[in-house]
Amino acid sequence: MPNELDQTTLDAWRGVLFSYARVTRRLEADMLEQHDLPITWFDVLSRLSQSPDGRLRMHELEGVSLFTRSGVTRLADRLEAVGLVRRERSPEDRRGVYLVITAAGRAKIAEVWPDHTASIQKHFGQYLDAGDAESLRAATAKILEHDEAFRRARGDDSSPPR
Amino acid sequence: MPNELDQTTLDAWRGVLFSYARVTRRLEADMLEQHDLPITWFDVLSRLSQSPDGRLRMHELEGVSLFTRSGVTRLADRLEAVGLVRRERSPEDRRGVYLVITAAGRAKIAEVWPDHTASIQKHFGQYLDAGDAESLRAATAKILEHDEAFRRARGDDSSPPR
DNA sequence: TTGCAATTACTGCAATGTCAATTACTTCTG
DNA sequence: CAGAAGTAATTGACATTGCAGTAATTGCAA
Repeated sequence: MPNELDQTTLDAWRGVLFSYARVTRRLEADMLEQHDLPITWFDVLSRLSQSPDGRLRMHELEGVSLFTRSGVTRLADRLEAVGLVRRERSPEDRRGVYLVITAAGRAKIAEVWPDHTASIQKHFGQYLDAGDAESLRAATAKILEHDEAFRRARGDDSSPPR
Repeated sequence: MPNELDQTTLDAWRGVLFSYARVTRRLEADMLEQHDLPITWFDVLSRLSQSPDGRLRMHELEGVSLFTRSGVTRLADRLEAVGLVRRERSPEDRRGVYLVITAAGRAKIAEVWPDHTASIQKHFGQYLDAGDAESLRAATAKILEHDEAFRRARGDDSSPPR
């Protein structure tokens, strides 16, 4: 049963909130400057590149992304317009659509990845020792453990793209 | 010096990213449903309510919020339009503006606060033990320690409004 | 099997937030 | 003290995203 919210937990939440906000802003700025790529595009591309056959249904993408369904639709439109992904109708469900990463998309991810990891280190990892990082990993995992959509979609997102 | 990004740190970052996304979405949904208040409004109001005299300059608010300067301006417009805050010209710098919480604003915060803390417990705290919470607090504090704007603006945001 | 509810993806519209430019004022420099 | 440079806040133009509604398809229930 959920007990009362204590001060430490509240501080922890505010810490997550602000860390997210500050770090994300910097990661996005770096990526835009270095590669002219919005971080939302990167997120979708890296997800796709790590899925079997480089493809995912729209609703699966919704589950693992930070967007709503319609947000994913628009994002897909933009990525498709510049040839980084393409849509394919699903054979098994005619309502469905697969979003598939193209060769250009894979090339883009490969190009961006090293700089992105460097940014994460620079704006985030740099300040943490091994114990901090492990604690963060473990604690956030407990929270996401209870997220249905996230659990269903769990495919490891944290290894470099192939 | 920044060394290489290791796997654990990368997982930690993704954990923060997704925890933020999932939890925030739920907190916002709760607040909108229970009190018809966007969480961005709540953030501004709670900041103001905890500042001396319930007032903050626009750029101070920018420092502690998740928005850019112009974003804060627009948010202030909306809050002012419904009477939750008001603007006052700064006597010491005639370019400056204070955003001041009104009685209605304080009433709103007082009304929302208990449900909001309950939401944080429900979507976040519930899943953490005391050690997890403390680790999260400490690790995120290290990151924010290095954020100039955040350090300058450091006023404890984590106690209930008066 | 037929009809109803649920699901998939998309679209129009409105809200929100950013960027770059602008106005007003202050501070620094010589 | 004059002028240049910097700072505070706002605004217009624009991009992005969510919400609510829609069309097509599937699956379930009687």
